Amino acid sequence: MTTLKDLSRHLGLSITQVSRALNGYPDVSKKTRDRVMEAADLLNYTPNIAARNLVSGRSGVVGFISRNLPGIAKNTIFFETVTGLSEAFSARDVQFVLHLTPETDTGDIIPVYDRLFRGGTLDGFVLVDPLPEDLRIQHLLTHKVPFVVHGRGEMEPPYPYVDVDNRGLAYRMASHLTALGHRRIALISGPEPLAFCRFRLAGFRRALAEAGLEENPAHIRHGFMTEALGLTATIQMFGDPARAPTAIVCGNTLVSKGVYQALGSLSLRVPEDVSVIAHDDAILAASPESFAPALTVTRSPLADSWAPLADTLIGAINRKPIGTLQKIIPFDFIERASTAPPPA
Amino acid sequence: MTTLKDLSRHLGLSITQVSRALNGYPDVSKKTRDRVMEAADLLNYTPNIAARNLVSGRSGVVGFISRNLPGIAKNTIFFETVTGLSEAFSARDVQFVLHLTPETDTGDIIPVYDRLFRGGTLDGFVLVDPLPEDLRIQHLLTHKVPFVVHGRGEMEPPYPYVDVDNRGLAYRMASHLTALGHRRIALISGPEPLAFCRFRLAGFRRALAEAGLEENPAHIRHGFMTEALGLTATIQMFGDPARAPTAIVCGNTLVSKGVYQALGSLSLRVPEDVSVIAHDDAILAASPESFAPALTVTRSPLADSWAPLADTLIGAINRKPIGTLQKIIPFDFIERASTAPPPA
DNA sequence: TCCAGTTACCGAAACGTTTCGGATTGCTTC
DNA sequence: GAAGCAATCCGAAACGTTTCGGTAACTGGA
Repeated sequence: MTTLKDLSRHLGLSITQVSRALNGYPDVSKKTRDRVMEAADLLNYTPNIAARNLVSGRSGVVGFISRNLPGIAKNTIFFETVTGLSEAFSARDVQFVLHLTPETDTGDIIPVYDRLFRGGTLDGFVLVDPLPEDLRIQHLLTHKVPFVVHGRGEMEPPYPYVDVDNRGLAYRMASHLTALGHRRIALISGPEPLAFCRFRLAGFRRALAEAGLEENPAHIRHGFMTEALGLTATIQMFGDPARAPTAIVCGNTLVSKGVYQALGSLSLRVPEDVSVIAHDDAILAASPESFAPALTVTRSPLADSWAPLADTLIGAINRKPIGTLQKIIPFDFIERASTAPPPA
Repeated sequence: MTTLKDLSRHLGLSITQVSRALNGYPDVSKKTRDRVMEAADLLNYTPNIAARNLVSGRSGVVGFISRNLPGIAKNTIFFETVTGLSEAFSARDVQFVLHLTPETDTGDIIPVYDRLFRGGTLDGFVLVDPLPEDLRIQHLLTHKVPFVVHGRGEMEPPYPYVDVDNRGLAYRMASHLTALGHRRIALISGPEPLAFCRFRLAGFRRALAEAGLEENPAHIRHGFMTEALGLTATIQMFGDPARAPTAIVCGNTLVSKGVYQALGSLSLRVPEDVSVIAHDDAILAASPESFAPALTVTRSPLADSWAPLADTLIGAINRKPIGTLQKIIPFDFIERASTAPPPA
């Protein structure tokens, strides 16, 4: 291992000046900078990061903490998140560690964050799936630990986050349907306590309210967004055909796949009898083009979040002002063949 | 952040003695050790790992490097590996970082290992899916970088590995069939260049040779171990019924699922017409009990490898002798209903 | 000639820990 | 009363980097 001392001896310069040359300080002449660079290259110099960490008080490592739940290996979204973040941080020369606690460990997860932050093992954290009042967020905020949240909880006090525009896309989907003349619109969304569902529900409600429509609780369903949810929810909503919806807003394309199946088995046509619209996060197997008829969607690839998340966390670690650390990922609206005016 | 200096001041002891008390050195009296522990607890002391790393020359971080290939999110085995290793290392207070290079980056992967090891970013690596002559292994060996391999390549010179007993289990499966009287036995295994397939093939061959059987190249198939492989390979092997096998050894249970399907569509019964046997790594959706008839298997859960892999890598980092760093995971043989003597 | 300003450089401290070599005490033993 | 020995303790160096506060040499203007 070559060190700065080796380089300085080899060049007849002080350690200080070599360090400053390598780090691009202005008070180094062009000539010596070139000499230093060349020598560093020749002697194969790599800065020792432990030493750098010691003086900077940073570790250059960020973490993602989760419990190792049984089904975790089948959770494609989780995996996509891990690989996406991993690649994004690698590209920024930050180490990304996945910290899984055993599923048998039923204790509180907050001490894990504490233990890893104190002593400087980790510089910050990525959190996903926040609850509206998330204890982890409360805790990290009060202890001034840098973090970034994928998706938002309640917003007071403000904290760093990156989120798809959940309120906006739900509003867009629902208002597209109201504009077509629908008056009974259903929503099949994700697990109720999660913040992103709250936001989507809020956007959905605003569109209904603006169109002067009453909300029907029987037409709102929450649950894990799978094909099965779409299928069972649809079947149930059409139990009483007189009160059944004429349009369905789906949390993702997988849900709408189940909806298509249910409608097919009820001999109802899309879009003549029922319009279907979904949000496409471009991550699941169910691609909206593959539907017959092709699915109208709002589109916002989850994969667009990884780079902003990495940048935001790095910003939070460097104590950038909060204003620069809150990002909303925009969405596209893509009208295809699954939406039409309601039957007469 | 409380430091050793704070503690020593608070206790009226030297930094040295506090450090030694905390680290369990023998030349500290019981009384002061207790006092130190209590104070450390009181002042919420956590050692600064950057400082510790600087003096120890370690980083406490190990890595797993892979290219972020398109299908990676659907690769359950990869994901199971990542989560399993992550949990195993977390439990040992070692940081585990997943390092994914962009799929667009087509360059050689070896410099990535170099860059991360030099400068002390990472202490060692976990490698999976070794080739028989693996360049990564060659390179890490010559540069004395600690690593552990899951599965083995060629064994000279020896290096640290953890592996299921591939040769043994293939031998066990095949010799079970020869003992039953089968004389035409097929093998449907994994990608040919991978080391584990070579070992399985060797075990398979030995069993055949011991039974005095000729090997039929048409009865040996390699490929990605999916249902589709089992299905197509079986259909092809039964193209000429006179030369068709009477028993099939499958690389995993997913393959045997395809084999069952093919045999069903050929109106052949298991085990009366054809015996089927597989290796069960207890990781895929296809559980051997769920087969009809239930599948005879050798069983060796992949999940049993994570803890030994972590221990072995940590041993390699601590320069333990090579003899303690090579582990073979044993397997069980579970006879169920899918194997019987060949038809008369 | 003197002074101020710029440019290029350097010494030393600091980050928090581990560890080497030695120092101090109190007790036994001859 | 000195020597030997174990039990405790401590000072200081070391790990490799960044950075603060300075110094020296040179420039140009008055």
